[in-house]
Amino acid sequence: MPQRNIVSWTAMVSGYSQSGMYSEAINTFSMMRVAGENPTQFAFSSVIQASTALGWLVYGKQLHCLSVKLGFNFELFVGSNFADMYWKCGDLVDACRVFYEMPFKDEVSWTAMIDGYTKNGNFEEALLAFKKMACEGIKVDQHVFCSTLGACAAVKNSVFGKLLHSCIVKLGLELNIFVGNALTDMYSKVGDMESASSVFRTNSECRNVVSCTSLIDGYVEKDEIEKALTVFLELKRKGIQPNEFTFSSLIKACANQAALEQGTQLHAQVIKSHLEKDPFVSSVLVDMYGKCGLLEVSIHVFGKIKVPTDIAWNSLVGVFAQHGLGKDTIRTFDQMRCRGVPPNEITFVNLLRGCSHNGMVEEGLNYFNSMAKEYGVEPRAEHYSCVIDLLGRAGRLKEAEDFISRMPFEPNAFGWCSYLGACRTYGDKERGEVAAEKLMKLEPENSGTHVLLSNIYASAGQWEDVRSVRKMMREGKVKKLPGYSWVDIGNKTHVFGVEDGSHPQITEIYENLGNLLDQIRKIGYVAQTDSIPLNMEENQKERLLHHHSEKIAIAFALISMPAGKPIIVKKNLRICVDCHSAIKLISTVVGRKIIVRDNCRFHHFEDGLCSCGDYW
DNA sequence: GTAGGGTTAG
Repeated sequence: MPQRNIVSWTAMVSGYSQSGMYSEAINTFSMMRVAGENPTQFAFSSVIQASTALGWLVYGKQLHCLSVKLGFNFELFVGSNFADMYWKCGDLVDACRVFYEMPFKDEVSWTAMIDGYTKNGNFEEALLAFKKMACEGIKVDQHVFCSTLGACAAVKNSVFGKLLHSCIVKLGLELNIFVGNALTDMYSKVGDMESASSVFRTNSECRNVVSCTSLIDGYVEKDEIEKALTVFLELKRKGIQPNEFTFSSLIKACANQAALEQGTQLHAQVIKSHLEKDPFVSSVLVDMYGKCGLLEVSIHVFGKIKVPTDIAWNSLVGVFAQHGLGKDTIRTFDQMRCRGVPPNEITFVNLLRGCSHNGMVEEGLNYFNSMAKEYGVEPRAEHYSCVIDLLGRAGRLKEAEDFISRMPFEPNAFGWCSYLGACRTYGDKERGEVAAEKLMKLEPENSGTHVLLSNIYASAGQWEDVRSVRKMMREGKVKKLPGYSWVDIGNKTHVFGVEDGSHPQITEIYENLGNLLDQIRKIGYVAQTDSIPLNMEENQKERLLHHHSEKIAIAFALISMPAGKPIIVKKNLRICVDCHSAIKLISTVVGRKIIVRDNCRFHHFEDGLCSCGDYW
């Protein structure tokens, strides 16, 4: 072993750290100290980075004490390194302390600060830091813009984002690939797809998988799937490899739209790209198959994941919940815990929904009460809303009311909406009025509120009140969301509205629907006209019910799909009582499995029964 | 005889 001096020790530490051999870097640093050498600031820089990369906060703190003793902590590089380390370990207090104690700060120190704030969720602080930095006359470069744009994207501050964009153009930085990507992402996240696309198009040489994915994700968020797919095709034409981010985003879109055909094709490409083991991709596949109604495939895909992450477990818990399988939801939650995966806030939303869709009120309440105590997950607005839903669906409206009054904050729109829906189901006019009033303030543009309130009045026979609600809707320019159902046959999606006559095969469809209704009448079907809130003639009501979009879609699917294949119908509103009982009987007379996905869950109809057990 | 900061996901 040749004699080492401080120069060669330092070179070794920094060499290991730079090539990602962090433990070796730290070991060498320790050996150097044992050999009696005092570390230089260069060695400090490297070893702090190694410790940051490993997430060793305790060791990092020891380094910090040592650097104070040796007088390095006020050095520009070492100080920035420590601030960065504290941020990346989530130690906000120490990061700020180190930063503000530094006598000299440059653009690198400020970037670490801005990025630290952003990564820890303090977006407004990040923007403030940028302003302070600019006021102090520090040079702003491409790194600073990237981090600051990330903060703008997170708080959807497009005004500030645009301001940054103009600075970027003035400084000639818009062709930097990182800056271009961050700009595309910022515009996508604030929903300004025109600007996102324009940044993306003007910097064509800077286009890469990151900016493509940002753009795709922006379109997916806006439900513009066609445009997202166009960008995807463009990316492939250019020979750019889609990565796990790209697939996650597109498959998520398929899940939301229940586009099984597209989703399956993407799954094949995922396998070809060897990305099926990625935790995000595999989880979103579980979710996609679940949302497309293929429960068995969803479970199968989950089963192939060797070590499921919390994301994958959450997907499976959510899939069972959406399919109304309460016991499976709870069983999956238990398995997750047994495997040592700690549940998070998303797990509890899914778990509580599973309980709620099954009338498992006591179980749900127990889980809610144990969240903070046993699992350290503080309940948020969505969890409180699940409990309101849980009590409301079970008809325990007084308890739901008491629960709301004891909440530490006001329920969100989902909470009031569940409460109002329950008031409608159980005919509670007084409580319903309170909920409707709150909802109209929270979401004045939501037509569902007016419709539910009008239904409550109609059931009570208060036609005068029904008229006044309808007048409110007209005056407030609130339009009722029309109900529609869609069904995929091969590669084509067929959409049907109420009393829809636009389909080319409409005569054939209505004929088949007529036959089906005749057949189910023979085994006891009676139209449930009291669910129609309008003050109209009985035969008119019946006609309206029989032409609900889901009935038309099923009649169409039965004449268009090969025998034996399960029929999957998707609906944008909640399925009505009449359709529910009609479809149960239809599944008997045609001997087929019929799956309906409404806007809150799945119904599997088979042999005259529904998987929801008539509780939904 | 060497060093620090930046972009996409449930």
